[in-house]
Amino acid sequence: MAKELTLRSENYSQWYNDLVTKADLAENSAVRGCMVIKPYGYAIWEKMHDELDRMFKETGHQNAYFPLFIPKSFFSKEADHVKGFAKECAVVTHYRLKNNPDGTGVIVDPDAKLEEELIVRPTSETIIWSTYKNWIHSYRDLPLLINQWANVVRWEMRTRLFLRTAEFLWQEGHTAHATQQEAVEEAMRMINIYATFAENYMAMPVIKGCKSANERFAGALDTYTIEALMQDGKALQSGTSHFLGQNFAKAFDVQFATKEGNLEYVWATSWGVSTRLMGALIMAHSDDNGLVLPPRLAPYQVVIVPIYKKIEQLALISNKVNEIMAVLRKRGISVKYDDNDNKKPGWKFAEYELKGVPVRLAIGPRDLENNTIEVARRDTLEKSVQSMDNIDVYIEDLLEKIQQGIYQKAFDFRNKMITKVDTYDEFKEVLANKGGFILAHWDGTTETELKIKEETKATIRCIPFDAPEEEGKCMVTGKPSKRRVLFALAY
RNA sequence: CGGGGUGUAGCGCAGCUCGGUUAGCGCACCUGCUUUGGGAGCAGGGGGUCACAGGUUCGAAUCCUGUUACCCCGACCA
Repeated sequence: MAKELTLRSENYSQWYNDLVTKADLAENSAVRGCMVIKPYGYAIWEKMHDELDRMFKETGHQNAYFPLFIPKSFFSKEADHVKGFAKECAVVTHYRLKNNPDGTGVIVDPDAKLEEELIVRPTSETIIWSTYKNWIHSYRDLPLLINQWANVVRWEMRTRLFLRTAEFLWQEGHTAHATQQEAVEEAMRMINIYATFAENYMAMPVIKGCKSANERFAGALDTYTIEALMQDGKALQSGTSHFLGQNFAKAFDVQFATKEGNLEYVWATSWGVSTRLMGALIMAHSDDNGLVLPPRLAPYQVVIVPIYKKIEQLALISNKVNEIMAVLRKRGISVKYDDNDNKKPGWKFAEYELKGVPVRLAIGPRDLENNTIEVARRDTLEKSVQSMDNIDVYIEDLLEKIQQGIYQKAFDFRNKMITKVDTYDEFKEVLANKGGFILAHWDGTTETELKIKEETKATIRCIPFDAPEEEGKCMVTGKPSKRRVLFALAY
């Protein structure tokens, strides 16, 4: 019996099951917003990690690691930054436990109070910039291009699995440059890398653009973003890159001697993507049969299911399967052979569809006789019988077709869900009935942006880089506008 | 912190309105036989302080009071 899945956001959790589970840590509600990443989910994250890491290194970045704990005083140095994060910080106040005198478990030892509290990092700008002060003295030390893979904690009032968990894994790049231009170029380079990754690996089209002043990162002068559209018509911010100007250099007193012998503050960027990308991947492609994973990120690209009546037949099939696996692996295709005798073929078919494995091969006695194999692709659910000859070439080609097919489907959907509107009434109508991205004119003020948000819950996702200049009037105030900006309901 | 909802077996739930044998079902688990090209069938079996505390009653999963936990919707949020 097929599991009944319906493509609505509240049911996405049914697909999460193989990937993650909510933290179930006794009665402690303090960790309720955390998630446990299961092996299959972690394997997807590792794939993302590896590809991104390669792209970072190819553009000259290095990895490093900074402490989890940040002294409270570091946070008071950049005013906007602390304002943005103060309300969601976990704070360490003590360093020791002791037995409860009344014999019931343990208590926090009141004598072990820290002189200065430690903040569990919500992001690492402060501790990294306080370190950079010691690393940067001369123009010869620049640019400094460092990335960190880490976990961070943000004590959100309300969490959502994948999209806003209290603790999450991410990478955060923090770079320092001699000139403003270099820093802006770096921020732009990284948002382009994110966009390339989203489109080429996640098979998820994104729109690149600038955040409005209101949606900007705390402490940044400019925030670039990639915005993706989920199948329920809501937008998901999938990655951001920030031009930080000299704010952090000034706050942490990071100056360098120029060639000419002057002292100047360095220019900074930071950029990051998180396990939220896994949520994006799920919500962008899944269907009612479960996950649909793009071949380039699938933990295994091919699964082989043997079909047999007697255990002796399995041995014959396994011999053939070993041959197939060898040629597939020679081409760099990851393949899993599920010869578990405790599950029936039908069960396995449904299971691997739920897991989103791109290609399934089924092989039984009939195939051995005919030198054929059944090939099923996950994205279209099509099945066909192929000759065993050159099956590796066929599969390699098919995986590429699936990768493209998934992207094309998401791309067509996304384009269908972009609507241009000229009046506020039209805007509200589209928002209520169709959803998706809406391109409209806006007068550029935070005031109008907030009014729209309050009245419709829609926010400006970005001012697209490729938005053509055109004369227009703000749909709310009628004031002049030079280009359309991208609105949507967002996660 | 407001507004709703739910706590019954590992998971998902019914039973509660209107109290009454030994608390039930599906999945999962264990045993046996038959099965295996789309989530197998039959037979048997194990597993529950009905969230917690107090009260009403001859009798409480069921009614009353309190507590607690979780979920959803808001406020919050790169």
